Amino acid sequence: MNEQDFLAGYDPRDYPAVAVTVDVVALTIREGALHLLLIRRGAPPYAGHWALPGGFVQPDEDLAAGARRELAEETGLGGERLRRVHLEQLGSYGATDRDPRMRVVSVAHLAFAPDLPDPVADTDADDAIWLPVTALTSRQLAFDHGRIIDDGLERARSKLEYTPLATRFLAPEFTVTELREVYETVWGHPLHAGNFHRKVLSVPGFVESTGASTERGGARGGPRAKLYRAGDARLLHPALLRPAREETVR
Amino acid sequence: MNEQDFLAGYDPRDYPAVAVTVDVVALTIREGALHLLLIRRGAPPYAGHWALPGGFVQPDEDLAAGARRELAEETGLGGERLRRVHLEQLGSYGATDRDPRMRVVSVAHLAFAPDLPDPVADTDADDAIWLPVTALTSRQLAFDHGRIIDDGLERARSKLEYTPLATRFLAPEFTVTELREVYETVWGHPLHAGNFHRKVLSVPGFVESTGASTERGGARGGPRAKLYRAGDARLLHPALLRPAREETVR
DNA sequence: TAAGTTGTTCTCAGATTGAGTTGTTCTCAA
DNA sequence: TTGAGAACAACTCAATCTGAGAACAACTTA
Repeated sequence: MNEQDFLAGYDPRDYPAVAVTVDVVALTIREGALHLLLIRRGAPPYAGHWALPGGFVQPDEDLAAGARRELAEETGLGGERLRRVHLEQLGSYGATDRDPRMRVVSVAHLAFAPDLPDPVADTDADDAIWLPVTALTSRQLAFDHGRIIDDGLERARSKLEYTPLATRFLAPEFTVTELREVYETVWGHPLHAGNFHRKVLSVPGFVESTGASTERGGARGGPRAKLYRAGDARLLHPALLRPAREETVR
Repeated sequence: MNEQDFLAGYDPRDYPAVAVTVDVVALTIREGALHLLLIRRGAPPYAGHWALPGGFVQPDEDLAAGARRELAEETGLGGERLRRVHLEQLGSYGATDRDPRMRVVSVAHLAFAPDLPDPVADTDADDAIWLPVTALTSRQLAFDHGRIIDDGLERARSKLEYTPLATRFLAPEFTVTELREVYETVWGHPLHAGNFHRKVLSVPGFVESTGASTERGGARGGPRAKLYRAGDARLLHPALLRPAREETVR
């Protein structure tokens, strides 16, 4: 059956039985390490494994709304705090055998959040927790969530290059050093502080000065840093390219 | 209901009724213009409008397989020719009201094809046709397909920057000038021939020489051009950046 | 007060880019 | 057969961007 037939009118019971869920790869930075929001599964299949927060798309909500709702439910976040979280669609996963019980197509989303309080085991009985991404092996993950997380991480790394979304990991006001640490954490590379500083200030619309400075210098000394907020650019021109992986060598 | 509940076991009739389709934004270049594969709708809703080729995901196929099947059905393509077409997932569209009759989530895909013969009105009665993308207004398009096409075009333009996928619009062997014309057509900008030549040959793995040259010079004169085939790079390092839109100049 | 740390700015060599030029090989038409 | 125009490929050169390091002042803790 093709779309033409489908659209020409049909019995609603006529189409193949597929369930649609949304899953969320929610990232944040805690103590200098990239963390991921996960839920411990209690029941089979994959009991005891970690899974992404997610669930059915409701009849009255679109995909993005479903993802935002799932995120709100698991983090206990709402209002302004939730609105500051960046959320975008990552991709859909629909392998026929990805759920042992029935055909499920999951629309995965990717979220960038500033450091948030620990999720409270709230309305639901599942315990959600922020886990460092380095602490994960794909054997500990339910379904194809290991693959989804890998895709999300790669997307996140790439998005930092050509969008100003790194600021979404930070509070509304931040220093250039804090911004650099976001890049270093997500990319897993140290960056040259001076060059990074020059670049960030030279890309139009990336950050704008608040005029203020931090109250104190760094924990181990140094001058007070100037404060910035996110600018109005949606795209970085020119981009901040990550160091090429050395594939040319050997 | 969240995923936890869902996965804990449930009645298959329990989940919200959603249909999943795949749609394909198939692009090719004909006579120096970017063309798009579209199908003329015969029946309401949107009778007489253009729609993307697409249809239900079948129980035994994953999303990419469904998209490739739809593409094959509408182009009459198969075997090696079909395998050379680049196909990737574009994104999912699930607004609650995007189909007036029921909830449909469509997983859109993006395809890059070399110039193909005109589709034959084949197994199905719908007439598929390659249309220049410039000849479209979104009023002539069914559902949210105008939006999907816009997203596909933007993705295509951006993919040419950092991947070697421009070669997928060409025959297995091509000249640097043909490759440049792909970029010019998709980006809608003339490019500096000399600089483009230098850049393409300097990016590792983008193209490799076949050693051969074209049989004849250009239609209006000029020497025979050297022939190249696609190299083994999956990503271009450094990228071929498109000229910045002049937003600074306003 | 001394020693160490850090934010910010500067310098400078090397690479990359944009724009134009040159030389040569080819087609077409007179 | 030849002249005119076209276009591939290689080149030059100035402007810009990048990577790496250094300088220096403003802060911290001991």
